Amino acid sequence: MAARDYGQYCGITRALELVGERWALLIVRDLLVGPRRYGELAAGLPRIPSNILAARLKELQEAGILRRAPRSRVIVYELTPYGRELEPVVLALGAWGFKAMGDPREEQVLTPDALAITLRTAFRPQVAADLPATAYAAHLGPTGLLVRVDGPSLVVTRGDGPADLAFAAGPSIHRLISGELAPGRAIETGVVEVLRGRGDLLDRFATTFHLAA
Amino acid sequence: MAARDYGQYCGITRALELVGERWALLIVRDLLVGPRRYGELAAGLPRIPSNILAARLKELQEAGILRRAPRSRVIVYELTPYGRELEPVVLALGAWGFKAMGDPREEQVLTPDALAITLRTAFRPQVAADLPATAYAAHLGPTGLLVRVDGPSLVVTRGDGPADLAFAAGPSIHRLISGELAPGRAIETGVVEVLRGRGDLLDRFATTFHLAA
DNA sequence: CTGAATCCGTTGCGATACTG
DNA sequence: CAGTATCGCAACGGATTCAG
Repeated sequence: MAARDYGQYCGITRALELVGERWALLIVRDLLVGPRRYGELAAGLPRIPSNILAARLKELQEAGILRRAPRSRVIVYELTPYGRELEPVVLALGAWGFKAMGDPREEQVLTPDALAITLRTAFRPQVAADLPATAYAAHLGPTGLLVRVDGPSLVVTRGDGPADLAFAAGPSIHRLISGELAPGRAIETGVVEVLRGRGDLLDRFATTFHLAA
Repeated sequence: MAARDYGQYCGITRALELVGERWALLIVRDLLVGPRRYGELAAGLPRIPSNILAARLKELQEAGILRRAPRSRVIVYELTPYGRELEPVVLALGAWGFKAMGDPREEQVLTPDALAITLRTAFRPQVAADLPATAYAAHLGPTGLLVRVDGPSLVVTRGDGPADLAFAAGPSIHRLISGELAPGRAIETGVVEVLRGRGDLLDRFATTFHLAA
């Protein structure tokens, strides 16, 4: 089957048998943002060996967590409904690990899909509900993330589009979300570079997305 | 350090670096129920090699997730505050994996600590709030679990004690919690054996602890 | 050019034996 | 009882090659 089993009749062991192998939950993490092609997954997981990626995709498919879907000539991988139910697991892991991230090291990358999930983790619906609807465009190197907040609802997708504030950032955005770095200081120090729109909206961004470190 | 890293600056990768190794989260699972000695952990994880248990304990300790604590001459392992913050992760995994458990196989065991966490996962505080305070004693083979429900609060510990209902059960209790098996049928078919107290309270138990499959 | 399969060196795991 | 030591094996990591 999928993996070596633990010999216990328990939900946690079952879950770990299905998604406990190395890299598996990171594939799920990226697919939670949207369907991805093989190459997109490989790009979002720069250090995964291609044989491992292929093996995981096969295992996750057999476990009913994702499926291969043809999309106008090309194959994309997308989560099944059961796979999407892993979102609380991934968000809980992200919230817990957020506190142990420390400072970014030189060799560490921040991928768009990882940031998308971090934003979902850090999103405070009850805070956002009292703020005006806002669209942010966050750029990480070449790729962009479109972040739409409307009342208590959040949608994060890849790509660009009309936004009230467009900014470029890197791994240090972690310190903005943790509250370690004030929005004003983030712009001054170049951690966040305002590309278009109202830079003062970064304040609202930091209020909307917050996770204690 | 603890483990091979993923090369990403992301909360989820960080979490998986700390607790993503095989067996690690199962050690955390058991310690969430209470402090445990080395031998108790080994007994609760029948298939873990002793060298792996020793290695994981060392890694989890270095990661600040657990600590060795002397308790009147013997050493016990207990979670640190940061380790206890893994509870949402473990419960979310348990809830997700619960749906994929299927029927118990011959070689699969149900340990007291695993059941304790399953009960925490399946606990419905808002339902329990409207029911009288109740103490259950659940026996799995030799060891017992004391389950105290008082309004919306739940405490599950090892051991025996005064209970409104004491019963013996095995892995098939899964079908009671999932609602697949009605409490009356569970007693009739011997899946649950009433040892002491009011057997009709099993109804309340099944209402209090419920997780869809 | 994307989506893998193959080969092979390395590492972590599993089983058992052993020690303070 | 609480670990440590050893060894075979399976999984992982990296590079290369192959197929649609």
